[in-house]
Formats: sequence, C-alpha cells, structure tokens
Amino acid sequence: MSELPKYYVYKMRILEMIADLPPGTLIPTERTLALDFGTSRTTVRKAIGELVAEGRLTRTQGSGTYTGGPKITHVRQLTSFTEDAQAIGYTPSSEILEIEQLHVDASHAVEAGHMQLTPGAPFVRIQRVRLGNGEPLGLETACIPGELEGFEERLRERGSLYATLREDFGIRITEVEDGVETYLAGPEEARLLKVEMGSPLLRIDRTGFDDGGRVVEWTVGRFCGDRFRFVARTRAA
Amino acid sequence: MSELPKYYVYKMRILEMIADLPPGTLIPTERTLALDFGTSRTTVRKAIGELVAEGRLTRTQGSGTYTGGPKITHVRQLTSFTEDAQAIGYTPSSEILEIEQLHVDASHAVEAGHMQLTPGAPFVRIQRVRLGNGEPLGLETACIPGELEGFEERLRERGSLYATLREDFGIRITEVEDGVETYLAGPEEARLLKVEMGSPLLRIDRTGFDDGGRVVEWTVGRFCGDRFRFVARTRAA
DNA sequence: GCACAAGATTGGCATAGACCAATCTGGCCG
DNA sequence: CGGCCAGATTGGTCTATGCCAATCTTGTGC
Repeated sequence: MSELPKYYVYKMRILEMIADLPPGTLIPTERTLALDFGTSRTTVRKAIGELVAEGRLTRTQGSGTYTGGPKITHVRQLTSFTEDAQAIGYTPSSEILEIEQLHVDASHAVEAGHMQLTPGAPFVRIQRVRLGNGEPLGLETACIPGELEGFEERLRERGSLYATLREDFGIRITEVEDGVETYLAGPEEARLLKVEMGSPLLRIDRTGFDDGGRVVEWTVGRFCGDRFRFVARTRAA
Repeated sequence: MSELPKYYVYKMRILEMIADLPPGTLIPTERTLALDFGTSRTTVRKAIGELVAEGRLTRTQGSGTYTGGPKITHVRQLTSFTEDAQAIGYTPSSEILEIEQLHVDASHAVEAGHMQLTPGAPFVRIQRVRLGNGEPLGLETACIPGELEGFEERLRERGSLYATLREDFGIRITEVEDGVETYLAGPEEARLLKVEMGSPLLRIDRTGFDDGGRVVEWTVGRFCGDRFRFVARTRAA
C-alpha cells in the first residue's frame, strides 16, 4: 500500500470542502460528488461514511448529507452525567427503557461473574438511553445486586441512579473502575442510538464499589463515538 | 430498518462457525463463503471486516482469513505499560520512531495550546510504537516542554519515558488526565500499526501534571481497537 | 389556506465483476 | 537438499448498476 486509497483522498477533499461551513449545512449529494470527483458512488459513500463515523458529517436517507457539529460532550468518572453535560452547555436527559427485578440464572453468567453473585441471587437491571439536547448519546445497562424494594418507583422519581441508591437505599458508590474499548454498533444500538450499523462506539464497562470494596454496580455503557468522549483523571498514590 | 441487514446475519453465522476454533485457525475464503451463503463477495467482506475490527478474525492478503485471539491487553492510568502487559502474560516493548527538539511555531498550535507554551518555547517530541509480543499495539506521540539536554540518549538508554523524566530530569508526573475517544485509522496508523484503513482505534489524549499542577506532558496515543482496552479507576473525593 | 397524495430526490443496501497486490506452493535447477 | 522463479490463490480496491426506503416538494381538492 504505497499509494493512498482513492476513498481517503476524497475524504480529505470533502474535509477541505466543509472546513469553514457551519454545522447543519447541506453538502452536495453522493451522486453529484461522484460525478464531480469522477469516481463511483460507492467510493464517495465510503469517504462520507468515515466522516459520519467521526461526526464531521451526518446523513439522512431521502434528505441529504449535512455538516456535523463539534464533538460536544464528555463524561468524567464519578461526576454526574448531568453536571458534566451542563458544564458544556448541553441539556442532558435520560430515558428509562426497562427496569427488571431478576434472579441469577444461566443467562446472567456475565453479570453474575462481575458482581460475584451466586445462582438465584436477586439483582436489578436498568436499561436506559442517555440523551443530550434530545439526541441519543449512549445506551446503558446497569445491574445492581440486591432485592431493592420499590426501586423502580424511586428511580423514576429521582431520575438519577446514584442519587436513588444513596438517598433511598443507603448505597454509596465510592470507587469505580471503568474499562474502555471500541465497539461496533449492532442492530440494537443502531436502533436506539440512531446510528449506522457498524459505526464505532465507545464501550465502557463500569464496576462500582462501596466503602467495604464490595461490588455494588456493574454497568455496560455504549456511547456514540461521533459525539462522546470519556475523561479520567488520576493522582499517583 | 425492520429487518437485519444481510451482512449482519452472515456475521453472526461466521461467529457461530468460529466459536470453538483455536486462535490462528484458517477459515474458508471469501469466495467460498460467498458461494456457501449464496451472496456476493462484497457482503461477505463486510461481515468479515467487522469481525476483523473486533479482533475475532485477522486476514492477510494472499494468505487467508484466520481466527483471532482474545483481546489480551489493557493499560491502566499511572501504572507502567510494561507492568500491565507482563501481568497478563504479554511481552511488551517499544520502538522509538523519532525524537525531535523543537521550538513552538504555527504548526504546533495544538500541542502548544495543551502545554500552555508561547511561540518560540522549546519542547521535545517523541514518536514511538508500543508493541506486545512483537506486534504493534499503539502509536504514541509525546510532547514534553523544555530544553531537556541529552534527552534522546538517556531515553534510548532507559527505554521508559517516565523513568527518564524522573531520574534524569527530576520531572515527576503525579497526576494525569486522559481523554478517550474512538478514532479511525488513517494511512499513518494503518502502516505503523499494521491495521486496515479506517479500522476503529482508541485514541487517548493524555495530559500529565507535576506536583505544582504544571503541564509536563501532552501525549496523543492511538491504540488498536481489536487488541486494546483502557482501564481507569477512581475514588470519590 | 390547509391537508393529503403522488412524484421526485436522496441515501441505504446489495450484486456482479474486473483488476491488482501479497502470499503460498510446486517445480526446476544447481 | 536448498534456493529461486513462475503460476495459482487469496485478499484489497474499485466500478457500474439496480432496487428499495425515507424524506421532501409540488399539485390538487376541500
């Protein structure tokens, strides 16, 4: 591979083309660009596809392709999603998809393993979409060990998972460990996060501990790679 | 999108096919699979492409497509890459590509901004590849403010950037902030990291601070998404 | 003037095929 | 037996095209 792939060359040309355009600006159609560049539409689609994955463009079937805005949100460990988003002028919200009271069986091997639960042990599973300015940012599936009476009503009331755990159940999460990896959107993520199949997401597996070092949270988060950034800060011991 | 895309269905079928195979096992060729599945080679390539991005498969032009191993390394903040890799049975190494003594000019706007340097200020830039078991894991470009006499010789001697800064220059990095995002491999990363163009990487921007809160390091890391995982652990204040 | 339907436009997905580059295998020669 | 070369094979990239789904625009009827 001594030469640059064609699609990459056109990707760079489109980048130059949109460099000074404000977010939300319509760019020429795929078919027009293919004619202008003298290349196939498939090649143009690939160039645009990468720019969409990077958040530099967004595209809507039947409508067109538009310049995207800056990557505009991040989340820090152990600060509130709400506070972080608001700090950068972003209106955060959450949408609860499902809350289940469960008992560990064979299908929960992964969750149980992370929370060190034995078969039959109770836990709560919460699935929600995190939004910013009304747009999906991420999909989280949180598991909390324990019976947690009336959990659903209280969480719907308070909105915040950590606040509910602390105020209503006396569970304080004092330490978290996050594992961060790339992840490709499957059908569920594409649907719920409104992203293209196969687009790169940031997957964050979180383990939350209480004062005694017990695992009190296991959360799998999948966040839109084009809009989201994870920040962690650590002091040396 | 009420039905699953064809490529995704075949992706799942290939996953089932390779579920119990040991790493390094040759799977049928793209052309064979296209015939077997009764679909086009392009569709098969897309299914395989995602499995390659996830590290479940690797493919070599002229040779074939092989099952991949588990995602086998991670890095924690403020622990040594060497220690972390060895802890999971991985032989770590680094290859220094370039070390430059520079002075801030217009082309260094991003670096200068992060390190709060004024035009003309000296800094050192180090570009290296991080390897595990001889295979590239990531590409790092580190910038250190200051004149740093004899830095290159000392780093080549010690191998470790942090150890060199501490022992030879009295610079202790006591706090780091990492920003983690998805990133698509461009030509440089594809070449140096031996990954496919456009494959998803984990980009980690690191700012290192000394005791006085001064910025003493700005490093841009790009790590292979199919092999790498970033881990951060934080206690509540 | 507003609402609805039809047609046009645009992106989404897949096919079939061509050609090139990298790797592997087998055969030949020293 | 080992090394080298040629041919076969496999992945890498691109083209041209077709068809479908989602959105937008325009025209018609009330």
